[in-house]
Amino acid sequence: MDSSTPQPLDGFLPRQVTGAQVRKALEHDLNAFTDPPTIRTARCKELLASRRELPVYAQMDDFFTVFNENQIVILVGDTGTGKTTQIPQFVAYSDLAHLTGKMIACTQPRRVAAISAAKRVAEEMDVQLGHQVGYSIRFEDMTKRGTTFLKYMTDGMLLREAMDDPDLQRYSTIILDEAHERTLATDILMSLLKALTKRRAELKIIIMSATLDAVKFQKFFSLPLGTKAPLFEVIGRTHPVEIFYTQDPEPDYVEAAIRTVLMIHRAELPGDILLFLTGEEEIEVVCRKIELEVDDLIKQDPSSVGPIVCIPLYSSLPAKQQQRIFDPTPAARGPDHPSPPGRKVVVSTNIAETSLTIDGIVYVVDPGFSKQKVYNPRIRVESLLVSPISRSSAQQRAGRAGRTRPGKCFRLYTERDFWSQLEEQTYPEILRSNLSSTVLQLVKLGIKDLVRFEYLDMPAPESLMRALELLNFLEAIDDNGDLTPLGSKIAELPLDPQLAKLLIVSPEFKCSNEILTIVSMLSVPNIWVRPADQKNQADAAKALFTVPDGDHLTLLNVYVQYVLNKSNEDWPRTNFVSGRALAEAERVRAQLQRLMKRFELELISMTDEKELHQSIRQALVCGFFMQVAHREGEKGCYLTVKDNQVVTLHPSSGLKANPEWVVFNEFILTAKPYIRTVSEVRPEWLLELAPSYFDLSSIPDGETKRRLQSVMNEVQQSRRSDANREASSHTSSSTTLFTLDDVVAMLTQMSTSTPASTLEDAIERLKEMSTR
DNA sequence: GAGCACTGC
Repeated sequence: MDSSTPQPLDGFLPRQVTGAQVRKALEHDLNAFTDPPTIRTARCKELLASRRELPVYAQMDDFFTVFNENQIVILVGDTGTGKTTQIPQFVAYSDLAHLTGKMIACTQPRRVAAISAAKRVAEEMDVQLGHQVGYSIRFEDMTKRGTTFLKYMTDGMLLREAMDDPDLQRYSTIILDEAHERTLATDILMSLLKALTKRRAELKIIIMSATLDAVKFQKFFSLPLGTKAPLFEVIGRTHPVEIFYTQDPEPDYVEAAIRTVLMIHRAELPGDILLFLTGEEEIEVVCRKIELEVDDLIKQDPSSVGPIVCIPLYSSLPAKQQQRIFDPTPAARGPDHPSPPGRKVVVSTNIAETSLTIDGIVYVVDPGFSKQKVYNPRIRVESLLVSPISRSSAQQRAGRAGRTRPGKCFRLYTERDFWSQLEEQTYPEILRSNLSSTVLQLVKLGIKDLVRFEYLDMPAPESLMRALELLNFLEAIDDNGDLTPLGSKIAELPLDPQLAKLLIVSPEFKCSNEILTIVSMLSVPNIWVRPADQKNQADAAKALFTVPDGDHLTLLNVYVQYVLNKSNEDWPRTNFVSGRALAEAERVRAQLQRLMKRFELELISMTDEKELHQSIRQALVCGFFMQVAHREGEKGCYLTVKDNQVVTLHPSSGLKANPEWVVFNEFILTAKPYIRTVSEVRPEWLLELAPSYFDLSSIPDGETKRRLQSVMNEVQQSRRSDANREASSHTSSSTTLFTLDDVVAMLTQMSTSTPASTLEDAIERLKEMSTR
């Protein structure tokens, strides 16, 4: 560098940078972050002008004061403050990570958010995307080793990186964005980072959140002496949104929603409407009803009612139809039959609350409900329940009306209920989920003491217990709670532990190629498409794929056909399968195939179809032996082994007749308890491949046990007559089913260096919570 | 004889 001309970063000292210095560097003709420094483009200067307008820009001086002096900062600011794009850039000037070989990470809960933030910031910094500024998401690493110093990524991706590098040494500052969403990955990262700040004094953390409830984060990240982490607040500048409540509670929110939309259409000034509902069916029905009602109104009084178009929006809708939300608002009728201007109504699930932004929305109708996942660890079932939203969700929804100009939000509940009935925050995901993957990740990270681990919200002990129990049966962790070599591999695979185990054992069954496909198909969203007006055609199309021995085999069949018909773009549509889900399965499969290679798992196929199908079903037992059911009675009823849940085959199953023993992929609770994606298995396989789980002394008395007992007797008889035959087993025979006491004992054993009193406290709390 | 809110690795 020529020492005579001033360089943009002259006088910058790491972590002692001031706002004045940064502003000067930003005005500089040379770009400080390129090597060698490049002349800034006109586009860059233009973008800088709009960056200066962002609320967060005005608070740059204060930000640096707080950031320089603290290891952890909680930053609160609503959407539209520019925090996601600007704060990481500010940090870049402070960390000077481009000179130290470290990186700044900024996590997002969703892939698209990580990509779009990285794109925007690369443009603002006048660098090529994927060079100095990049992103990293599941199927795409847009970073360059040694060059990238600002990396946007999904929260799950950072969590995965932590498994290889628990101290996250490559980062100088880690920013967790959208922390208020409390995704499982962000929650775990917050716990890990809190512990990490003690090991790495120079690591800085910024927790960015959009809501009222930053105090919880402040307390969580308080120092040992009780000093709270500093709160930095950015005052947003979105347009005002006027909130209206109903005078009385609405008995039927669907009917009230329709009425409100019609009222807006007739009485309010032009502007599009966003209505939040809970699910696909509800949305389709309401769209049709609104359009019919408006047709009626127009017939009655054509001159005072404008045309309306309803656009449904939910995630399983094909991309092309999702794009309709960007269609222009319909124009007024005329000139022969003049009418008021037209209106667009988007009827959407929660997808429009966070994932998709629709410009031009002026009116929001919020009935106050959404479908939320709930987990019942007792019967190990996750289900979706229509539940009241939280106040922070309601605030988020209302905000969607003020993106382009002042708007209005109609809440279909009373103000009193808003304050007294709604929770302040949505229940965090960690309290509503099956934790088997998460617990395994924690064990892999070296966190053995799951009770003393500091969670923002401690999960239900029974959820932890269920997770440990499953992992132990899968032999991912041993009886001491230590990770086994198998468990280490399972943790490395981006799959549910059962699916990972299935994939790992598959070469032993000589069908790993097919299991790889099935596992990929099971880890993407539903591939079957069944439009309301073409149910029969869809069912007929599905019947052509059906393999009578098992739904897992049907999935394999669909994938094989999909690949064979790759050249035909229309194939998914004409066969009533989701092209998007199949493409996703293809990507998952490719990723898993690379991992199999790394683990030296052979890719093996079988030629004899009959043998192949049998091997696949046997392999399934190795991963899913805890999800086996036995036929009970005559009318398609099954009883799950051990849990003794009465379940029925889901009507979507293509299984022929009703086999006596089945393995199922999921247990869902909708109209009835159903088991879905089901394959026939033989009882001998259960006893042979999962002897510890099917240990008869652990199975409650009943028909299931009697049948297993008689199969066992037959097997033993034939064994006695064949002296050479050794009992083979894929799972150790020493494990036993846990009781809660066992798990408490196990957790106790795990925490070796804990003072007795605190641990006892922890266990006491654990017992207390589990008996509630 | 029915349904799948939404993400993420």
